[in-house]
Order: sequence, then C-alpha cells, then structure tokens
Amino acid sequence: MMELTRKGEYAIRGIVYLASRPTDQVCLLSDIAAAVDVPPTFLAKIFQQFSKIGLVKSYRGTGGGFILGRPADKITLLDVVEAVEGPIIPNRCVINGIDCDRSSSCNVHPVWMNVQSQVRGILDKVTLKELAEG
Amino acid sequence: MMELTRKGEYAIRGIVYLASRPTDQVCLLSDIAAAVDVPPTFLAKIFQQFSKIGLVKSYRGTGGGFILGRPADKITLLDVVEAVEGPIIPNRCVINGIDCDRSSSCNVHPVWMNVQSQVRGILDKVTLKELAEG
DNA sequence: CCTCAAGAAGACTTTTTTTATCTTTTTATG
DNA sequence: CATAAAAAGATAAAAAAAGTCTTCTTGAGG
Ligand code: SF4
Ligand code: SF4
Repeated sequence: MMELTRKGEYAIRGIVYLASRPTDQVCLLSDIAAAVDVPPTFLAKIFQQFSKIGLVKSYRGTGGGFILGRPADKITLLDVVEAVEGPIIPNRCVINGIDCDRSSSCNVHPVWMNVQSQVRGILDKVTLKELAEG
Repeated sequence: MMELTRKGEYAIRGIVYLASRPTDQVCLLSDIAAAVDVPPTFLAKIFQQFSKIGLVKSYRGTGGGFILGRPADKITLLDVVEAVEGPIIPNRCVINGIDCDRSSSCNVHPVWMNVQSQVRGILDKVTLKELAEG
C-alpha cells in the first residue's frame, strides 16, 4: 500500500541529480537519464511535467537542456512528488469536495485526514538542496 | 499518490461493521455486504483473507457467518489494512532486504523510512473498537 | 536561409494491477 | 439427505502504469 510509482521514483532521482549539478549549467536530458538510470523517453515526459509548473526551466535547440526553476532549497520533495503523482490522497474522501456519503458519520475519515497531513508534512520539510548534498 | 484501493476501503467498512455488532452474534456475509454497500462476492474474498490470519473467525454451513477473531480493541486499522493491501511501503527501498543499489548513499531513502514509520504509527493507534463506537 | 540539436506534444502499445464474477468444493446443521 | 453457508480457484473486464514512437517546434550557428 501507498507505493510510489516508478514515475515518481524516476522523477525524484532525475531532479535531485539536476540539483546536484552547478546551478547555471544546463543539463542534457540524455545525460540526466544516463546518470540516474532511467529510460530517456520516460524521463522526458516527467521533465515536461516539471517544466509546465516551473519546477525546472527548459531550453530548446542546440545547447539546450534543463536547469532548476528555482533554488534547490526552495523546492521540496512534496513539490516533486505531487508534480508527477498528483496530490497525496490516502483515501478518496480526503479530497476536498469529493466526499463519500458516509463521511459525516465516519470515524475512519479523520484518520485519513491525519495520514495525509503527516505525510505532506514530512515531504514538505525536505528540500532538494538537502537531498543533493546530504 | 498513496491511495487506498477499493479492496482496502471495503475491507475496513466490512470489519468495522462487524465490530459494531454484538460480540457473540455471527454475521452473514451477505448481510455485512448489504449493510456497507460492497459487492458480496468481493467482500467474500476479503473476509477469506481476514479469516486466514485470524482477524475474523468463520463458521460454515447453516447458521454460519463471521465474528471477530479477537476483541475489537485488540484489532487495529493497521492490522486490517495490511491484511488486504500488504505492508505499508512508500517506496520499494523500505522493504527489508530488498534495497536498491543506491540505498546506502541515498538521502531520499531515510525520508521514506520516516513516512512508513509515521503512517504505521497512526494506523496502529486506531482500534476497531474506537471506529465502531466513535 | 539552412541544417542540426535539442525539447514539446500527442498517439500508441504493452504490461501489470485492480475490480470484480462465476463455478465448484467443502463443511456444518437439522 | 437436503440445505445453507463459507472456501477456493478460475476467469474476465477495466483501469492504471510503464514505456515507445512519431511528428512538431524552437533555437543556435554557419
Ligand atoms: S466510509 Fe469513511 S473512510 Fe471510507 S470513504 Fe467514506 S468517509 Fe472515507
Ligand atoms: S534511489 Fe533512494 S529512494 Fe530511490 S529506491 Fe533507491 S534508496 Fe530508495
């Protein structure tokens, strides 16, 4: 239960690697993919998602590649995970607005709310800077 | 991410309902299924899993059905979830023994260990008794 | 302006997991 | 023995995950 998909794992590996590189140096996707051992075409999709929400900045054409969209200490693991996996949802009923008809009287519901809150808290306290340096 | 499957949700609903019934009274699977709005054949499979690990006790034949395998305050939400969903695994590398070749130098690894520990902690503190009564 | 090197976008495929259902067997009751 | 119920196993449909392929767009450099 609660398992990160490969996509999520790949996403983290890729962007942590990027964070470990010199800040101003654009990185080739193919280089990142090779370094973190991820299928390049798959990682491309992931970085496209990153790019759309500004987690990374992309440059096209010759000499193009990727750099972080903001400083590594301003990007959290939660940002990365939610970018590719969607929100942290231990159960459907924690989604705002979408609740099951039992939720008002359900004693399990608050437990999932708590799980969600704790997990988000943990992931939000970890930045790419910490992950890249250690 | 981290979403409980329907099987897990059904499992919880079913056993919480069972915990809300008089302790000594065997419950028909079909009654439980109807009460918690779950496909009876699916719930049957779930309760078979419960039965195998002693979470519930089953009686076959006429007048048969299910009762809890032990007192409701001795069964935790973690017991129930892990019974049908398997262990709480935020990422492959938290499984004992099965670690990726990067795990020793990986800074993300401890984060998943922490997530696992926190989530297990939360679920393990909630008993069926609390859930059934409120 | 032409060519080449990158990423962007979208369609497509394969594999795995989830969500069931159906049939047959076993066990117990009366 | 007839009937009631759970156990077990096979099967199937649907959804999600994982990965590939092709085409398009953008930018640099000659
Ligand atoms: S029954 Fe309770 S735990 Fe399950 S989905 Fe509804 S509110 Fe959430
Ligand atoms: S790279 Fe790190 S987080 Fe990912 S599976 Fe390996 S040890 Fe775990």
